Amino acid sequence: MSRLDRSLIAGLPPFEGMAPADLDRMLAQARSQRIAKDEAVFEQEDAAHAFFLLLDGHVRVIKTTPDGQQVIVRYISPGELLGIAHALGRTTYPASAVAAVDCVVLAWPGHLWPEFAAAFPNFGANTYKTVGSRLQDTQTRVVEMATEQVERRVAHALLRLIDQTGRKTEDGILIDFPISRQDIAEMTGTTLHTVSRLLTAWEDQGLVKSGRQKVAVTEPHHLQLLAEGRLPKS
Amino acid sequence: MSRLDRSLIAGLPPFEGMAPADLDRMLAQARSQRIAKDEAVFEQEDAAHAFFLLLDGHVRVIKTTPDGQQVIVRYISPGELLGIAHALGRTTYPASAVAAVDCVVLAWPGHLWPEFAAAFPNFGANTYKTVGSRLQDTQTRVVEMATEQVERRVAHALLRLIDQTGRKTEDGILIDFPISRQDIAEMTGTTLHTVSRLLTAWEDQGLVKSGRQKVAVTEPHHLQLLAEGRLPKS
DNA sequence: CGTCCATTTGATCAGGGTCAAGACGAGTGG
DNA sequence: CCACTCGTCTTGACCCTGATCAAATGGACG
Repeated sequence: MSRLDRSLIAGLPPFEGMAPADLDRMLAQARSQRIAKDEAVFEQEDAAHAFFLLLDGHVRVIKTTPDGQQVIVRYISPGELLGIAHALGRTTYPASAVAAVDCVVLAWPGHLWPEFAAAFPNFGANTYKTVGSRLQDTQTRVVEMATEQVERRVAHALLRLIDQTGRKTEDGILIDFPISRQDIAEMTGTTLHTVSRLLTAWEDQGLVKSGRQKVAVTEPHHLQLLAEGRLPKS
Repeated sequence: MSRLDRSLIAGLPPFEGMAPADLDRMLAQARSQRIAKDEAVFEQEDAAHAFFLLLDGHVRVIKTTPDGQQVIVRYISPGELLGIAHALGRTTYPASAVAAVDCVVLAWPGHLWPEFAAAFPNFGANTYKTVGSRLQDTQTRVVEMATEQVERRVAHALLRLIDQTGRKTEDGILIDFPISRQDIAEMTGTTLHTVSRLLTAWEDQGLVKSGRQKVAVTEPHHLQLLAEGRLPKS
């Protein structure tokens, strides 16, 4: 097994402010792992045996209800932590994480969490900051779900995605991984049918360009207006 | 100004595992404050000049959208922290907090947060645990909003409230502070009209007893079934 | 070339929001 | 003590958003 180089993680937000020697010490305990598209990094309800850093790819975090409905909690981008149940005082994962594309992650045994938090206070603080901002995001989402109707919610979801993972192309800003109508529906609490209708309507207005598992936003500003609900309904 | 006694906070979850001397040291920096019903503890968007512990009463945490719609994020019970924006790396409050009844809080200047977290690691850890469990709760709420229809959401909301603040009375388990139909609507993303209709329907079935700014659940188990959606629709 | 998904699109319909009006109570001031 | 007012709650009527049901189309891939 090859040694993991410090440059893999130096400069990533979770490790900000850490001494190089400490990075090495953390890496010495990590295992790098490849996750094929559509494979799970971890599963809801499983014992939280590890926590992860996404090095490359994109991961969908999904909650499944007792009756089988799914909700996409968030997408994880490279450089972000996931599966940090231990940091929340949990012993079990509250959601599943599935690779949206082929991914590479670093995995640390979960029982190391307390040691790490104590030995590398910056790492601990960075993690808690992450948890805090995820709480913010999630509360914002509750407000959206409670007050906005579907069109605005879907617009907001797309804007967040291009903000988080957008890549400039000739078609506009493309969401950088395969995403289906169903996925967008599961992010916004609607159905794939409604998402499909919205996207075709927006495509007719020249706001987006979309295809099979692919969405690009050509007029982000216009979409923003729509998301904020201050737009004359043509 | 009278000295604050250690017994005020000893035994409360945020201070678990702290040495008595440290409790005293924290209390020496605290100011106790009375908040009248309907007064704000702090306001959304204001600079986070302090963080608080609720000693007595009940506080509503509210987010207001740009167009004036309100969403109740959570209710705070005695012994819980609130306004911990600093712990999340924020300099401004993300929501407002309003006293649902006359309240007593302890307030600490916000700039003390980093000192406290460093000097009293148990306090820091307890706080982060709180943040973590609030993240859990909020995500659960997103799932509910995305997958359940109004009746089940309202049922869930009532169950959480009686669980958190229920007091046994002859009418059943009473929510221990004045709560209007409008409030329940703002917790569940619906309208006071729909809440009213649901409550009268449930009252007819003998599940709840409600009045002006008052709700008591007489058949929690039945309501639970309803919340979980496995109930023959009469 | 055939199969499997993702997507589109139409038709229907109901949950629950909106609009409107009143009833009920609690507190206030005369 | 009573009349009045204001805020909460109830209830009916209507209608719209978006879910559901159904079917067809179109790529992608083996």
